Amino acid sequence: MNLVIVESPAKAKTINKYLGTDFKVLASYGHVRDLPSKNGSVDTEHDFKMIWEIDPGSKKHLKEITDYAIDADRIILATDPDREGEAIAWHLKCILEENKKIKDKKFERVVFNEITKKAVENGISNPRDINPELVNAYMARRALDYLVGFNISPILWTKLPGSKSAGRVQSVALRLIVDREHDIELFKPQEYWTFTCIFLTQQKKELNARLYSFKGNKIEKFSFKNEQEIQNVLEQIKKEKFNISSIDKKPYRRSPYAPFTTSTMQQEASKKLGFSASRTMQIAQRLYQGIDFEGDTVGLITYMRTDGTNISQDAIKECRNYIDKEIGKKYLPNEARNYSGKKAKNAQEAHEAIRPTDILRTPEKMRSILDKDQAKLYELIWNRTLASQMENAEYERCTLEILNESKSITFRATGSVQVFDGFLKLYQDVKEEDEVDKDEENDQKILPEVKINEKLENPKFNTEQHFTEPPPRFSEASLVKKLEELGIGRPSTYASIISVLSARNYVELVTKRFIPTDRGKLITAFLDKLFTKYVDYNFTATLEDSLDEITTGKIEYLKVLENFWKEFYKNINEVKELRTRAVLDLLNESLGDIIFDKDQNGNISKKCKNCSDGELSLKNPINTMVPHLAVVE
DNA sequence: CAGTGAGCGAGCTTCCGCTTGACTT
Repeated sequence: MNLVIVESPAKAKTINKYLGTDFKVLASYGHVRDLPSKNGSVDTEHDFKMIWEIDPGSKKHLKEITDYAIDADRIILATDPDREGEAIAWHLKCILEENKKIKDKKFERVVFNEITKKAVENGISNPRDINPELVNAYMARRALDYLVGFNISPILWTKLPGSKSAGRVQSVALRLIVDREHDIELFKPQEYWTFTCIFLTQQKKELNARLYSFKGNKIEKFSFKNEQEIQNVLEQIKKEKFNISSIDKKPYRRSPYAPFTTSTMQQEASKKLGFSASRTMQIAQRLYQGIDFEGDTVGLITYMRTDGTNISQDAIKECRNYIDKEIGKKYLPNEARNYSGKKAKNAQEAHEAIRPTDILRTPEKMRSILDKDQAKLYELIWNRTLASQMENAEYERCTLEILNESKSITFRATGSVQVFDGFLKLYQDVKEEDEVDKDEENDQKILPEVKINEKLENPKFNTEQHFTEPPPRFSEASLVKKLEELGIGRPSTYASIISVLSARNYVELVTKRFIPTDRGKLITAFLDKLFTKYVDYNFTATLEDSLDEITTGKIEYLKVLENFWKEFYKNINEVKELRTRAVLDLLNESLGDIIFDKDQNGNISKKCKNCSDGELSLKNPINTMVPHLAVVE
């Protein structure tokens, strides 16, 4: 008998089917041991030696694995093909080798790049050893996260009492939200004016155009900053006569989106279905684990925690067949589309994109066995997957140029017409309110038929006042998108990052937008001032570069940790020595309008610089945080 | 004498990433 160990039990079940009765496939259920949540788990004095502790919940899984391993001919570690997967394989090997009956057995490391019969059999017949560089990169990542979190958090407890935690990921996520709020507070709306005109064509049809250039100057967003400026121009244009000077028609096309990753699925489920990130993940988990169906439990989708955008060749073939037969030949591109080149920052691509396990299980067929929300998410995934293999959508964009007689004034009208819907037949865009592009809105209309040199009559000029708008607060979807862009967090953690920030009372979700609490602002100001390097948006990306160097053998992992610790340790001690007064002064520099002060009695209060009588400008009353602050020192 | 309350001190909190399943609504 051969023992195969993977991470997920649902995957174990599938692989067992592929491999037959000579193999027993068991799941580790993720990581099996970790650093204990207490001081001293990483010994910075002695080569960052780490203490590992078996998770209580993992004991029974490890017991089963051990029992089978004792009798196994081959022990195959088939955890995920990424850094954490390699680490789990290494942990398992260490734990199993502690057993005398297993100690001398050979361990084989195997990876599957997709879960199909062929890929699994191929993996099993190409075993290798555990990659020590990859495990070392994990060690560095793990130790650094522990050291950052378990050193900064206690400083917050004493310097900003009532604050709970800081960390490489959560503190930067918080900072994004706080910085955005700061931008909104400082935002000054800017006035600008737009100049448009409705002409009448010879066939008495209305033609909407906008002023494009005036006496050699191209008109841009801020060309007219006030009414006076635009009135001057209006006076000069009023008496002019206009005709069509050029007609330009150009085709353009749009390609479909890549199939879902965790991040894009969370974003789209939020926009289209209104699901929170955690709800999306819960539902996807059910679809992945399988629903009772035709007397069997079948997983309906592939693994839902992934940063990969490629899908298996078999699945592509099925999609192309389906498009050809059910949707129409003209929707099938000549070549299969390949998305493996479009890699997100720090993506590990250990799994395929999220797709239906069988494209023939259409949303219609599945509806009867799924609940409402499951059916909605399944349909979204099914459509996105199929659309990703469909033909481009095609448009024709028409641009009309309109000139006065002396050719010194140009208007332009643009319109675009969809010639072929292509992938949009299955999958359309929904934009969040802050993503809507106003120019694009203007662009969607169909233009009336005109001829070159045609005279335009009866112009109705229209000047309109506008103000620029502040940047929007982050939603769950836009925060996840931003985190992914910065390479911060992983598919398995996006949803939990959001819940940590809320649980710690650092942010509030109001009408689906994140607003930082006073505490959140205070913590960010504190970290930004005193731990600048570690809450930099690029800290994780820089760390990942070092981890890559460990993986490729260019640098020792201990060297990376030493370099980090030398500087960080100094930083920690400097901050510990700061008195409350110094901390308050520093914070006031970066908190904008809100200042913290201490009176003769040592009470700390919160005031607004620009309000008379120190009146508070904040919506929240002086809350628990400020009295707590008073006990510092 | 019994019951109340001010004041003090001790002990606790925490990271990220990989899994699911047991909770509640």
